[in-house]
Amino acid sequence: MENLSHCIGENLKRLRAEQALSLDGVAKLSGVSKSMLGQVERGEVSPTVSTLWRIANGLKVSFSSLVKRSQDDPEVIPRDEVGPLIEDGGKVRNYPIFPFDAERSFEMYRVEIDPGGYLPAEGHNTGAQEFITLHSGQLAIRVGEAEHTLDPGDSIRFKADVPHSYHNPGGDLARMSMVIYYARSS
Amino acid sequence: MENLSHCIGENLKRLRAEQALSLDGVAKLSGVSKSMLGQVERGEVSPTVSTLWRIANGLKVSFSSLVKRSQDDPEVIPRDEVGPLIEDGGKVRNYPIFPFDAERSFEMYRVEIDPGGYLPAEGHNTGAQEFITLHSGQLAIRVGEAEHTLDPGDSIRFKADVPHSYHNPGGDLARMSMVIYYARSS
DNA sequence: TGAAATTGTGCACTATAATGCACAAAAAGT
DNA sequence: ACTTTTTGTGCATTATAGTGCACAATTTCA
Repeated sequence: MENLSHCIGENLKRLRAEQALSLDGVAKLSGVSKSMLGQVERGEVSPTVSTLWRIANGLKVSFSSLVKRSQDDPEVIPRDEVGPLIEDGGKVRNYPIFPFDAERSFEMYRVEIDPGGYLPAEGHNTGAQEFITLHSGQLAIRVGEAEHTLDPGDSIRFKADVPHSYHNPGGDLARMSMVIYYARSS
Repeated sequence: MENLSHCIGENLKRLRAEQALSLDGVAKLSGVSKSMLGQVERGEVSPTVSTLWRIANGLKVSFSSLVKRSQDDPEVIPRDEVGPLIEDGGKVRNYPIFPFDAERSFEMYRVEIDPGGYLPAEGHNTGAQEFITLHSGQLAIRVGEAEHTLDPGDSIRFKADVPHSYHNPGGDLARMSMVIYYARSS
């Protein structure tokens, strides 16, 4: 279940089927147009919370039942299905594989840094930690004052609640996995 | 906590305060513009689920923590704060006082019908029931084939999963409270 | 098997969510 | 007290959610 919109679409389609309703039927019950309902089901749009609320009311289901992601287990995320966040003019590409989830309270990225690429980062929440494994290329990580250099296969864990930065000093593409963990708050 | 947008605004404002962040800070963390965040906090807009999701990620909180309504208890809904759904060209005014909530699984309306006003209704979900108390005026309710006439102070309960209708045959305004209960599904 | 109703999709148009910049008020630093 | 930074709001513009109608495919019923 890739993105939220697509997930909502699946939920709506399922809930509608359970009540054996047509798009037209749901439209009359909820006051949301048939076209919009179709687009939501296909995951083509990101509905506003107000329309989502009207749909939930029309179907007499909870708001969260439309938003909740089915916890498929195991869950496979194909490489091509996740687009990168571009940094440093394209030299740094950040692929969010498992985005933040309040349940598990960490997020996982796949990061690529071209030779010479540089990415500074502000400190995260207090207590946050990062776990990085470098798979290929070279990586220099600065945390506060200290700098650490990683070779392929090396890993690092550090407290990420202070400013830090990533830099590829080598001549090859640097590829790594990064996990950011957020300390559970009150 | 009147409507959903206003409710989300309160949640965001509170969560932002807990982390001692400025609008600008949340904007940087979430990728949502400062202006939009301000409008969301003030309840001026109904954000899309995607922006709400980005905000939740930026703050590292769950999606539902932004949507959840604080269960104030007791909860007072002033008369003027709830606008009517207009039917039969204005002769029937339907005020949703306590909208549907999956938790309690019923909803409550205050309904006014002018003399001669008529409102047909399709059957609701199977197992649904209606509970009506007439406070003033006259009310004739047709359920399936049978018709029932109510005088001020009378109440009625009936299975509402079949087509039914409301009619004011008298010369005075008919005022009533209506509760619709939906049988809990699997 | 044809007519009539019902289903979901496509498209032009409208309403509004979302952005970026500028501004005024408050807070912090000198 | 004056400057400098940070705070939140207002406004013009852009992007997109949302609507209504029409269409094609399917289903229903005579």
